This record gives sequence, structure tokens and C-alpha cells, in this order.
Amino acid sequence: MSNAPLIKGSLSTLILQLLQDGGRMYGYEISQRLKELSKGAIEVKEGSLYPALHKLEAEGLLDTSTEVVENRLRKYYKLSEKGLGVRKERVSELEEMIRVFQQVLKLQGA
Amino acid sequence: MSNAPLIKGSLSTLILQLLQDGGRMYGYEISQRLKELSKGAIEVKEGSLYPALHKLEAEGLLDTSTEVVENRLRKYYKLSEKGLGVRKERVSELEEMIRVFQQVLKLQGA
DNA sequence: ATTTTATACATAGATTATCTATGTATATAG
DNA sequence: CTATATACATAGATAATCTATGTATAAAAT
Repeated sequence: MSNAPLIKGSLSTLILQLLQDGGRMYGYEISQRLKELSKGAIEVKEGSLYPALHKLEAEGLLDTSTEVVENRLRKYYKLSEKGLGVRKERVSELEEMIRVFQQVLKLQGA
Repeated sequence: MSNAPLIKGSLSTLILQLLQDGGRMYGYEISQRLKELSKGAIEVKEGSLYPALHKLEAEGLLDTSTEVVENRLRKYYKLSEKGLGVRKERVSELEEMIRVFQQVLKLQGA
């Protein structure tokens, strides 16, 4: 997450969101997509991304399939049945937390 | 922070914001104010709050003064000169991060 | 030719923020 | 007299991310 550890704990939620509705992506692709969508603000490091993906897989939220493309290994991830439901929950929680933050920042507003 | 470690890394920014513009608050008051402003969503634990305050003080962002009120100790915190500037930076970064998150959630939006 | 950059995965260990649990102490409510 | 609220504090556990390192192929730059 670049140099700004501002909303720790949200990476896995962002990953679930990227994979919503049957989306199928591999690790490197996820990191590039996050960078692109955030206009460079989110630069997930490999040491963050892969452990996060492995954890989501271990929790049964992601299913995987490995392919060799252009002589390089790719491990594809997609939401499991369970992951579909959890994604919705987690995204709602994150959206709620964002609303709370805005509330605090605004009510106290400069 | 209740059971949702969603906003890790942001507590100190919220504290700086609460203390903006010469505000003067003590620890317990800060925790109650956060709970109030967030309608119960943010329940900072003592084990999070006091270390965070001590760290901000050690970094020179907060000045303190201790008083005895109703036979109980109160340690008041307010922004230092340095803290005034840093608050602005940190809040801007947090607001930017919120925008980025919304962007990611929306562009991918369900 | 050779080095750098991009692609693509992975793990070990460090760092750090927050949490749980515990401790002290006074005042008020049940 | 016991629980809850007020008010501080710290030790140690947990967990997410980071840095650093490793393997390997392909393309671009020097």
C-alpha cells in the first residue's frame, strides 16, 4: 500500500471486490489493476499481496486454478460460493466505515 | 475499535482532527467523543488510545498538561505548533485515501 | 552483449497498530 | 456491597503490511 498505511485491514476486501461476480484474475493482474484504479495511490507489494491471497484461499473465500501462459506461471483466483457472500458483507462494512470517517472528519471539520 | 480493525493506522489522524484549532481534550473524553461522533461504530480501547496519545506526544505533535478534577487525574492534550501542520497533512491524506477507496469500490461497483 | 525492466510466483522476518488483559484509584448507582 | 462510570497506565498477544530475498522467463535499453 505504497508508503501510506492508512486503511490497514482493507486489502483483502479490495481483492474480494475486484473478483466479484465471477471475475477471474491472477495476482500480478490484481496488483496492476489496483494501481490503475487508484491512479497510482495503491501500490500493493508482493509481500503483502501473495500472503493476502493465500489467506483468502485458506479461508475458503477464493478458488484457484493454475495455468502456464507465455511460458510463465499464472495462478488464477476467483470468488468461491462462500466468497461471494463474504465479499458483500465486507464491502458493506468498509463503506460503512468510510461513512463514519467522513462523519468524524466533517463534524469536526476544519 | 470494536471488532472491526478496518481503520488501522487512522486512529492518530482522528485524534489530531479532534484536537484541531486549539481544542483541548483528555484521553477518556477523546474516546467518548469518537464513540459519539461515530454513533457507536468506533470504540477505541484504552490499550489503543493511551499508547497512541503517548506516541503523538513523543513525536512532538501534542502538548500536555495534567490537572486534578473531582479528585481524579486528567491529562489534557492539545496540538503543538508542529501538530497543527501535521494534522492538516494527515487529514488530507486520509481524505484522499477515502476517495481512492470509493473509486475502487465504485468503478468495480456491484 | 549485457543490464535493466516487466512479468509472475513465493517466503522469511521485521515493523507496527491495535487488541486483550490487567493494574491502580475515586465516585456513583443498584 | 457490587457493578458501572470515570481516568490513567502498561505488558504481551495478534495480525496486516512491509522490506528483503529468492526463482524464472521475456523484452527493452544501453
